[in-house]
Amino acid sequence: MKPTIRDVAKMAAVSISTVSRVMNAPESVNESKRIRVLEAIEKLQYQPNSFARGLIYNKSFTFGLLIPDIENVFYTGIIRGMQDACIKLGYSLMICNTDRDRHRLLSYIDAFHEKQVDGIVFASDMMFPEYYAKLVRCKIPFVLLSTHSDEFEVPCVEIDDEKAAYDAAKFLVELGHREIGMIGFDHENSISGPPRFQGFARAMMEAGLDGNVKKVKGAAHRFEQAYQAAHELFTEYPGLTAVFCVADEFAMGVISYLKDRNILVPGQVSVVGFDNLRFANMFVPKLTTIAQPMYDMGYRAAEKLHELVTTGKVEVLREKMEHKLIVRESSREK
Amino acid sequence: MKPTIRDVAKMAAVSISTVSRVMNAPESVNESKRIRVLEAIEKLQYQPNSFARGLIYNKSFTFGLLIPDIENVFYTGIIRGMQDACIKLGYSLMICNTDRDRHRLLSYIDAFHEKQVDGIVFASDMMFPEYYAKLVRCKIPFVLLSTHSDEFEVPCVEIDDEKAAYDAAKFLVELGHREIGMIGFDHENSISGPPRFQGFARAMMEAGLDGNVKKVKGAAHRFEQAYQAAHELFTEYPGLTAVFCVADEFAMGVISYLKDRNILVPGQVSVVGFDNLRFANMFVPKLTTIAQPMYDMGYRAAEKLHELVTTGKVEVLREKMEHKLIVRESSREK
DNA sequence: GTGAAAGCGCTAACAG
DNA sequence: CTGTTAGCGCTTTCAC
Repeated sequence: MKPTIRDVAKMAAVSISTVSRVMNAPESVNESKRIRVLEAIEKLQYQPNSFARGLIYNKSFTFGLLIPDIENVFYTGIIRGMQDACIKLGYSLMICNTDRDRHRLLSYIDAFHEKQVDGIVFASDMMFPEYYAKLVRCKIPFVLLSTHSDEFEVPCVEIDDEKAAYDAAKFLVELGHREIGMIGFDHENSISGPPRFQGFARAMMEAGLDGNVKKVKGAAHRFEQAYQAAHELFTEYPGLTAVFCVADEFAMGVISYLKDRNILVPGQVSVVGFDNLRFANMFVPKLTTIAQPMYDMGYRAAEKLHELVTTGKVEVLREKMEHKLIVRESSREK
Repeated sequence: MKPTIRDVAKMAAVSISTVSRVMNAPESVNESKRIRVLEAIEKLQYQPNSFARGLIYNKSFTFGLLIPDIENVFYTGIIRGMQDACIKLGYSLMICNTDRDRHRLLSYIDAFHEKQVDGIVFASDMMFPEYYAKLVRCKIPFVLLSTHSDEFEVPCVEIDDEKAAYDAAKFLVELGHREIGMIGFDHENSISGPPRFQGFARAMMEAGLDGNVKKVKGAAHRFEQAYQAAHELFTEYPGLTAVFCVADEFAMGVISYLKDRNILVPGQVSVVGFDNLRFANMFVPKLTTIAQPMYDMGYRAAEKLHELVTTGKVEVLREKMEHKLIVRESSREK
């Protein structure tokens, strides 16, 4: 059986209140007693029971994180940043992978509620009214990560998706490409999908390439679907010399497809990705891509959540992080 | 303020014990009352306070998972399996990423102790005596995942590393290769490193290729180091026609290096990886590799931990999972 | 300074 | 079946 505060008190021959004070306000305890208590704690390897503490403070010093796909390295970068921030803030982190399943997400919120997490970072796609309502009913503070809500006033940290996509598409234009296509996110359930398409479209129209705006196919998150989307895109528009992809994994799918068709990248077709995953730099060819500061986004989200939890509000509601175009091997002048 | 059992009791006009019974032994409560209670629970969005429960049961229904590198997709597969098992078992999961840092690992154990996790899955490299001692002092049950301990009697689930490496190396021999090298794990801090080397060596000796046993370079977990190791390996042994890598990420590093040297894979050199990460199938060329059942390993580890936690012991101490050679594009007959 | 005692929200005897 | 009550381990008044 684990030692309790009573065991410590007995060993140090003091009352339990004194032991408690040694832990929470040491200066208010007579030195000799304090030393005796400390020794007893050490000898017994005493650890205060966090259940008892939690009961009193009604705080768990734990944050929850909801992510859609833990096998996506994008979220993995976020986790590292968030975990580091949590350590700094004295919080634990509970990570839950929803696998994009509505039921699962809802039941994780229940679990968070039951475990009394102090706040949640929601990085799981769309903030559907159903989720929002549940979070609000549970009275758990939360911030959005890499997504936002148009309907509700929820703090969030994300990048400027429209501008980032614009930068990527414009880069392709400046390389001299005229026939440019795009692999985007399937429309439903995507919050970053529309602005990234907008950015792409804006760059095309500015360059007088209005015809490209329709050369867009959607894919649902994974390599295989992007491979298939590339097939549709190039079947319909065989003249394309460049493709903008809204995810590095999509870029890999496109490049794989082109490889299977014996089309050279970047020799015949340039491909630009999005995210700058660790693998972007390991792929053959190395991916030109828009880098998102995953680590920093996770870190900031935790800080923001902490701000929200401790002060009840946040300084800035929607926080924008910087993206950056990284030029590697998958793109080339036309 | 969150509703308590008292609020529910009041709204349903019953005593708190009745509410408690509805939650823990519903059949022992009169149906009409039960329905009233259930309605009150629903209306108030009542969630029992897990601190109070924890105080009584002295259980948190939470498992901890210690992993060395969350950006490694290998661990990510494990997480999915473990999380699914935890859901089935009614447990929550607390994932901590040690980044292979001793201090961090130790402080995570403290956090687990304080949060009263019921058990820990340790997937973080070597089980050093220091870690073992700490876990034992905290009296937290634990199982090892994808590693084991020769010194201590600790339950574990892993694959047969020696046999898996043997299979990979033998496959290369059967393809007709005679000049075969290997990229292994750096010796220190690696538990799967030695057996995988043994397996490689056994396959070589059986084939009368004893000379290859020394054609081995070590790398420390990541792509860049494998790239560098490939450089050393091929500088020293330019005649190699095949390389066995103990990780898919290493295989990618090797292939990248060969690409930069204009050496074709699998045209001139065959490369076999290990793990069968999601990316093995996305790489160009797709990787021939030894598949580890990541998901199942995570799942089994959670079940095993549950067995240990609930019964105090495990049926089989060291559980072996099946590996499988998967032939794709990165290997070819000599 | 220090101890006694009242809870935090819940479960589990124990009566009725 | 159902309500009353005694704690689980800790913090925090409140007296002394």
